[in-house]
Amino acid sequence: MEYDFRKIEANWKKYWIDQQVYKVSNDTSKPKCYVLDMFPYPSGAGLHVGHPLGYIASDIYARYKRLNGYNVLHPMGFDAFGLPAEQYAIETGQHPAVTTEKNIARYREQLDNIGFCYDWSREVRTSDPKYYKWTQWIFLQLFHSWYDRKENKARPVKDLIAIFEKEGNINTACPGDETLQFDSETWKNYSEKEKRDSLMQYRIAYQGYAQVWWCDALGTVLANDEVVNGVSERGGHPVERKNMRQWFLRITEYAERLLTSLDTLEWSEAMKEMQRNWIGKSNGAEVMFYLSPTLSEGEGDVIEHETTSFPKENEGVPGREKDGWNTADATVYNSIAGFRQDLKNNLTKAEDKLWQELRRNNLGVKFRRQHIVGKYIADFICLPYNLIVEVDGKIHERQKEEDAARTEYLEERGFRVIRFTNEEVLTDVNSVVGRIKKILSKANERDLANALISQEKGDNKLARNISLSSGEGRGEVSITVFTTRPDTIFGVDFMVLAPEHELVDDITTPEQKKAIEEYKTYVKSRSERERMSEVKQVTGCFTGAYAIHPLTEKQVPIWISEYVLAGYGTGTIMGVPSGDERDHAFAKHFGIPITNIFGDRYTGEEAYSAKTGIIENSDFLTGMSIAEATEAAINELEDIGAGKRKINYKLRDAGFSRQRYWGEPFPVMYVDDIPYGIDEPIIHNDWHLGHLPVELPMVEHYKPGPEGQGPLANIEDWVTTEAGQRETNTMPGYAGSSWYFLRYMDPHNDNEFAGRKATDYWNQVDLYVGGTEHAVGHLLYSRMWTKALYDLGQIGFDEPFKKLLNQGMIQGVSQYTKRFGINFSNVSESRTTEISFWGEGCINTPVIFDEPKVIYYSSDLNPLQEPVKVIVPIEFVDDNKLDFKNYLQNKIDLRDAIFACKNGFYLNGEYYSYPANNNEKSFFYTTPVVEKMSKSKHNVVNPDNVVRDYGADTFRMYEMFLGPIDVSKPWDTKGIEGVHRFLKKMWRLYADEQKGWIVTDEKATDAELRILHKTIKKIAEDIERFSFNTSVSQFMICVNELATLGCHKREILEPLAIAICPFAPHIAEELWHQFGHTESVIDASFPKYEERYVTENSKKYPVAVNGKTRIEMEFPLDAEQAIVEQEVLAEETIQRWMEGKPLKKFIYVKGKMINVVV
RNA sequence: GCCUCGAUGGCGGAAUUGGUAGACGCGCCAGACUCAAAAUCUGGUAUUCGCAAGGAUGUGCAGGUUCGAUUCCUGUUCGAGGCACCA
Repeated sequence: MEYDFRKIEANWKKYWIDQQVYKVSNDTSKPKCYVLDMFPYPSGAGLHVGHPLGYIASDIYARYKRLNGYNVLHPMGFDAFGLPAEQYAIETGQHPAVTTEKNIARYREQLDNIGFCYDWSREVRTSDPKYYKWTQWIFLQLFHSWYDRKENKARPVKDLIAIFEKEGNINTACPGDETLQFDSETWKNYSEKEKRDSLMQYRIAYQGYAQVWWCDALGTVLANDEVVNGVSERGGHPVERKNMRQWFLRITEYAERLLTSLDTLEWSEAMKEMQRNWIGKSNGAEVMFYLSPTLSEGEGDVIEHETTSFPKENEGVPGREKDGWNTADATVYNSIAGFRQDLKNNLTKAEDKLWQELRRNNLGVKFRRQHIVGKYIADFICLPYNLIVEVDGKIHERQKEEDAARTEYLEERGFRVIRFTNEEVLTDVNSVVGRIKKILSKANERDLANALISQEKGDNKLARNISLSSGEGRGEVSITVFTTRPDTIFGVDFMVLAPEHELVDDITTPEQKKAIEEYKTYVKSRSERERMSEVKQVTGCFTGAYAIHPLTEKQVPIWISEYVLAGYGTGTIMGVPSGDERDHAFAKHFGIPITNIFGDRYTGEEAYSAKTGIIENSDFLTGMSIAEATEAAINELEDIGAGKRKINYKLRDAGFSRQRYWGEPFPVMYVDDIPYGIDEPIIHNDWHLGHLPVELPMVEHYKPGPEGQGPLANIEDWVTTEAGQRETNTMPGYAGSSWYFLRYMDPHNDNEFAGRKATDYWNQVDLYVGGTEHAVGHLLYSRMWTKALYDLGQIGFDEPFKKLLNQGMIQGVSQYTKRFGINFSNVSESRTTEISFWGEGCINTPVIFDEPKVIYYSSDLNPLQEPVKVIVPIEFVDDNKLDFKNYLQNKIDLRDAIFACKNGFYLNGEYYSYPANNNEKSFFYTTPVVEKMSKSKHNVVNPDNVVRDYGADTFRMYEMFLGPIDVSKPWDTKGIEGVHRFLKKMWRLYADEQKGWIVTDEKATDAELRILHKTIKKIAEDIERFSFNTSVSQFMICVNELATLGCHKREILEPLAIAICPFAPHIAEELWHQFGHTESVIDASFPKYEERYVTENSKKYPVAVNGKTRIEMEFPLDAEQAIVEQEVLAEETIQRWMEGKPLKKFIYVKGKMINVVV
């Protein structure tokens, strides 16, 4: 009776299916345990040995929990929508549904081969209409929801409409557009389009704009993956960033909750840290930099260096010319209009105080506030007297000269400007009003005459006639930056806008327009990754505009550069070269003078970016620590109204549209270009279009639609319906995977995404197993969906995955060799080939061939010329030696190639010695390289072959034995022998080849019980802490010891069979039934650990002198220090090592060790 | 570039809380059984000095804390995963 694993495994696999052993019920009194694997994308390549690693781990855990009395949900399914299937369809014309079905069947077969305890009756596939019906339904819930920041949860949009009808959005800040403000009247008067547009700014699933990779040649949008080295992967066409209307999920509203509830999860710290960093909460300040007024010649920082910089060849764009400029640009008017309303609604304290004094003809004359003059906005203006009153921060104290020049300029045009600081207004408003009155009373004839004319002609005309130069009447157009280092505010030497920033065109001077446009074109070709990573090459372009530093009044040049991204913060940074490395490189490159605010710690060579030390050269911040200075700077900026404290998140809203075919269609239609959910009355009342799912229609081809739309846009009669136009985008890969764990709980429910009873019972996933590559994508999105569903009352928990186990990768070992091509110089003009080689201990022996040859070099040779690396498929290599017989059979064209080795060479598989070398035959070696297992590297090991040769049980245990589950490690099929031998050895404890079943009912000895219970304890502990490799070791130790003891006793072997069931279920099932049981072993109970069999009462202590272990001495476990000390010091070896020196300290750690310090 | 993780014999790895570094397995060497081979079994196997007893060195590299560091701290090198449209 030998261990016939093939028969045993086939037999029990059938039994499990026939008996439905792994079917899980939702109705049970048992405690539940939900063990889930991240579901696979069924690729055409099938599973390789790396894939099942996590599945085996979760299977062990699931079986272990079931043996411990839990009702265990352990399902599997397929993430079946995705780009590769569509790509394959484009190439071969096969429908993705067909290839996906085929791939799934293959995956299923491979998975079944390994003996997992999945309940396949619960399988889900994201591409199944019965499944994506509910993906679409959840999308609609998100579309019909907004995030209430006060209650901190998602709520139905109908609640929001009720609020708007009552009070407008005064108390409900708009997440999509902070400037959006309306009262209830305005709301009621809005058109349908205006209402829907406003609501869109609140919805959790909403439409906005995002940049995508656009490939003109292919006429399609490309995924990041499809863009390689700045060109399309297919065809190598140029690509550029293009702004497109897209669906988004407003995950940013969940940022704080996603962050704080991480603390409730049992995930690895590394994983949580990655999510924290992704969310990227930072405390800092928003600082406003006002645009500078006109610079006359010589004003401001003179830029002596280049003003634009592209990588390499694009140098030499003309620089800024140094005379005055005038941006009488219509776009500025538009910018102002919005600001004006803003300013009116957000008067500073000082402005408000003064306004109370000036309003309602209090001074006997009418004042207007936030009035547009020329292109700019005056705080207060008295038109009859042509008097402008400005209230600003104390910055004006430091800018008297400029103000004087400006006053003169205005006076020439009939205006008088009077300025007050916030402080003046706030502390003594009466004196301010007094001064205004005085000026009014002194108004001369000319003023009055002008005023009268103005009034006749009307305000508008006045505003047009009196044209101020760009930038004057400052306090109007400002640029807001977010900074985490407000303490470095005095070190600001320049500002950088993202090239996409909306103000760039407005502020660029005519002279710089061309350079800026060219630079923006360049940036369009750059990926965000490239823009962030390239640190050596500084690029950028000067806009010609300047901003005014809010505290120093210094003119700060405004640049654009690719290293500032539009989506981060405000898309603008303040450049502090002495404190930030990138800013430093930027300033150095463009010759921008650097202000040192760190004293000696800034050397001029490198930025001082450490967050310790004292701030210097910074006005009132000088001498403060960074923390103090940060506080003081924010306080000051808030006081003068130039900034405010701000929490910023790096997290961005999640793009949710793909211009693709193979994904979930959106349950959305456009009526008059307004998007509606198909569950809304306007769509379904008159028509029969309100039903989910919106099925993915068949298409004739997978080519893109017009203007970058997805293939669905080509199906005219699908897109156009009685009610409206269908959305032609599809959902991204993560749509289906964001909630699939809920569907497993109730997979056949046609009325709900999952019944509440089921979701309440199964609740959170107790153990979720998957790779770290999902750290921030899938795991963050499914957390958000869970929270949204929880907020809307659909489920009773707001975190999906309680415990997370990350599995590492199993890498492949690729084999490479080195080759010289025919065109190399070692082919002489007489068309001969000369082999010369240089290797350790070799003689350089030229061999001449009468025709050109391709030459391959064994890895122990070092050819002089740089050879080409060539992959050799691993099936042709054994122990790093090339197997010529097989290799040449498959590579017929290489039969004429030379394979040079140390002492000779191979030609068509035949070995020839070099004339001068009479040494023994040498091998042709390849070079092993550990890297990702993939088809393209020809290093894939198929689990089917391993299972065929060694059995599923061996395969499972070997995968676990390779090393810790969470670490990447290379696969080596050779090592599997050891595990296989172990199973055979264990089998021999139970059965003998000749004698058959040899288990006896004899009483077990203490030694046998000790090793059994030690093993039970270790296995249980190891499974709980997911240390499966050490479990396998312990089984080996146990079996080795039992074999040595000659143990064949049921008392020992029956529990052992149960204990190994999670790891090797087939052999466990076979042994269990051999014992006479008729139920499956999975319904047995995991053996109970009994301490009494294991306890020992003495220990061999390592005894060290000065930390170096010298001998071992045995003491009872409860030995007192005094006795131990006495005995140890009396020991001869210890005496010798003490060398007669006096005892300094005696360290005795009970149960651990003893150390004698002299 | 940024974030996260990792590095221990020829190889995969063990050492769970700072307490005998190298468990267990592979490979290799030697032996038993056999006509022989396979299978199985036994012993050895970090490096180095030594016949041995025994000693010295040793956990990527450089420092530090400690009676004691693979484990904690600082710096550094190399490798892996992620960086928002691969899944």
